[in-house]
Amino acid sequence: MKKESNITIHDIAKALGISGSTVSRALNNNSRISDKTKKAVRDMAKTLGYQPNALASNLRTSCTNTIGVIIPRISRYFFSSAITGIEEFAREKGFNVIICQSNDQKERESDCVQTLFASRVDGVISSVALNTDNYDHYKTFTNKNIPLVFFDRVCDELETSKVVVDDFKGGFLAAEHLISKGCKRIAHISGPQHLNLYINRLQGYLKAMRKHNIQIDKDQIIESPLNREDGLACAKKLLESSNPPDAIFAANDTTALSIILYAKDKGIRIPQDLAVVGFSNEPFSEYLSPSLTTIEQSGFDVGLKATELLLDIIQNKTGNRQETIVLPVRLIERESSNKLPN
Amino acid sequence: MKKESNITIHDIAKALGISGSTVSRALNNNSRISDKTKKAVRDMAKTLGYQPNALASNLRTSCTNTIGVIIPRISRYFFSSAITGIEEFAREKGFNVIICQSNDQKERESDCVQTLFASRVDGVISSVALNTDNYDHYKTFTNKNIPLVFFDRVCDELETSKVVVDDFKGGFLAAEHLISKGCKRIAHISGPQHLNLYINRLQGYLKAMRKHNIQIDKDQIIESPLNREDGLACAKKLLESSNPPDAIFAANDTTALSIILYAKDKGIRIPQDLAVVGFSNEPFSEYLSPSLTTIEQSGFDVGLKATELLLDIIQNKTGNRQETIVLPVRLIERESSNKLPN
DNA sequence: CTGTTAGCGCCTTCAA
DNA sequence: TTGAAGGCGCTAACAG
Repeated sequence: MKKESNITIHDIAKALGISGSTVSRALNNNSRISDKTKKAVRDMAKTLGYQPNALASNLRTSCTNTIGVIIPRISRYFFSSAITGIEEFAREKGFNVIICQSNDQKERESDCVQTLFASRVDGVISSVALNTDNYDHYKTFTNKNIPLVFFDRVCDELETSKVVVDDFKGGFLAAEHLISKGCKRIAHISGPQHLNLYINRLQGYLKAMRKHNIQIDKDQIIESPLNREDGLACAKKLLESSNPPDAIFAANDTTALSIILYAKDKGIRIPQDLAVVGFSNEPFSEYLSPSLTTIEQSGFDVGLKATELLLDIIQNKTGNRQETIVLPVRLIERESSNKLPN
Repeated sequence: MKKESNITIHDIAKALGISGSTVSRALNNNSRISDKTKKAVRDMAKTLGYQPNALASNLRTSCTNTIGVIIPRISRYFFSSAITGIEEFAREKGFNVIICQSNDQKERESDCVQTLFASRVDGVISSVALNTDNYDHYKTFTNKNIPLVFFDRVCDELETSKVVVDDFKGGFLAAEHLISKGCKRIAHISGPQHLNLYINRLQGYLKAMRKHNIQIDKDQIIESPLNREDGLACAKKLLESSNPPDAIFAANDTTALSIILYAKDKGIRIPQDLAVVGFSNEPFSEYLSPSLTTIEQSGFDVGLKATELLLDIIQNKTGNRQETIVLPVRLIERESSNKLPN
């Protein structure tokens, strides 16, 4: 369906008796155009209801003014709020955003890369799928010099910029919080160890344990795919063992919730709070468990920062393509946190 | 940042000793090109690693192959799953998607309209903000013949296609479910009455009440903005009255949760289940309240259907621009639904 | 400071 | 069934 013709810069030019290039330059705020002309052009553009045709401009400049985003799933709050941050910043700078979901599967992540590449995006922001263990597909971008920024779940193999939250500190705070409550036997359910994210949370936990001279029991540290099923399995294993932990620090929200659910279902009391990283933004968290202590990280901030970094690279404001930005985390202790999680 | 030059149809043409137009037609599967030539062109395209330049094509055809989406907030599960459905269908058909969030505010909704219009989208899918009470800003699209499809929260003033779920039946099922549990005094917290969605749920409720000869008490029907604060206020009003209801049917998830939270906090027993519409997809619902009965509606299906409809209109497969599609709902009764909601 | 000219890559008449 | 030519709207040299 073809649309009716629109006003172009030439219509403005004709109306003003000047040339198209002058109009173009005026509209782009080129320094070589007099202020008087600029004003005249802008006024005329407004009265004629001119809408710039990005398509033509993009074709000419071979920039799409579009960035691509690859995330595991948009339905997770952390990622949807990251999208909000990305969209907001990008739109303000005149960029559009294409979103692709990997569903946490490497295969689909590859498809996303192809899709975005074919769309000729000017740059890409990505958070890798849980089971992505090699990053060759991303070379489609790096080979063609398309800027790439990772966030949250980052890739160290590729030389790109990254935006992460302070997972080490998050792990540390979570563990120390439990220790301060008097817990000695603190289990940690960690995530896939090829992701820095989970390595760092684990290291933070270990540091807190060591700092307070608490013996670390390797049986209390479990590597999990962090899904619901495995969360329930971990809960069963830990809570029904002959020597159950005082507290559990789960490395993500799904796992923490699975544990709470399991415990509730079986009528098992968890003596202290569960700590969980990366969950406090979840809008239902206080419904879920008013006593759950969480580590706050803002998806919005992460998305915003990643976009800022990416656009800087795209616009060549910075030559440095390997910056790593670490955003702060904060422990959120809910009221009545001595109650049984419910 | 300009990118290095790419392979064009002329490179293919040169390699094959034919003209650019033939290549273009072959690639677009034009019927006037012999199968042999088509195959040769496709093969050569593959060997040369040709990537079509959508920009140029779009400029020429003045179609952007992009659709715009306006939703209240992406972080709500219903909408993020709708987005997933929209993206999936659109991408498969070669369309890109631009997402704009209104934050449930009419002002921002207007901005979204402008943004999408400036992006020259080929069509728009929208679910209106809660406080949108007039639809003039949407005329930006209809005036220019840009196809528009509403979903879930639809607008009746404008002559457009719509995709909704069967809210009437949802309301009916919810109320009848509570009646079947022996409840007589069933409160209903309804939403803004300028939205069909909530009118229909209310009507369904009323029909069920009448069918079972249950007296309708107007004090038990409350119109609410359906946010958390008002949910708590409604809970207080209903549950602490001298004659509290047997059960409450809340018209959305947030309100139902607020009520559960309030009741739990105050130690008030709600004699029967709470019914809630439009919530069963929420991934945490079973954590929140294993005994909550919900009305299932699939955001994914709604998004998919809306996109299908929109693309049909864009591609002129159908002249009918006022179709209304009603998708089915289903009541989901959780196990142990006689327990106190917790 | 402004105008002229020549494309960006593709599609689409028109002619063969 | 194919080719030639022109132009979508804009920008970026190159000239003034």
